[in-house]
Amino acid sequence: MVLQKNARDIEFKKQQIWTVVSAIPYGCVASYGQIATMAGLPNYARFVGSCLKNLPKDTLLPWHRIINSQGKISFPLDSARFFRQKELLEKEHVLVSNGRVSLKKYQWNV
DNA sequence: CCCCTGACATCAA
DNA sequence: TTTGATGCCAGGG
Repeated sequence: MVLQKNARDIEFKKQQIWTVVSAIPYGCVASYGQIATMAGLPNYARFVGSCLKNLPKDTLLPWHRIINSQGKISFPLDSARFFRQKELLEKEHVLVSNGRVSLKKYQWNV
């Protein structure tokens, strides 16, 4: 993929990321870097985060299934965002203890 | 144009 | 295993 730097391509990249994120199955988790790579955008892990941060509160995207490369939630343990993500994960039977998720990453069939 | 920041990743020590 | 330095990319000042 040709990586240019104009607004149109940025939008395209966001769509790629959203597509991949929405494809994460129920009860599974993936890392930012993995999402970026699967979207055809290696090294865009950071960009994945910046895309998710301004999602509407009622978004349908399963953003809570995205964690960092250490298998942990990327929020301070005492933050409201952290609890929201943890709650959504546990609703899918994914346990979270001390920020760590009870699942291995990359755990679904593509 | 430079510098800093951020829901990150990777590697060396 | 944990920590600090580097690399990464887009945005904002």
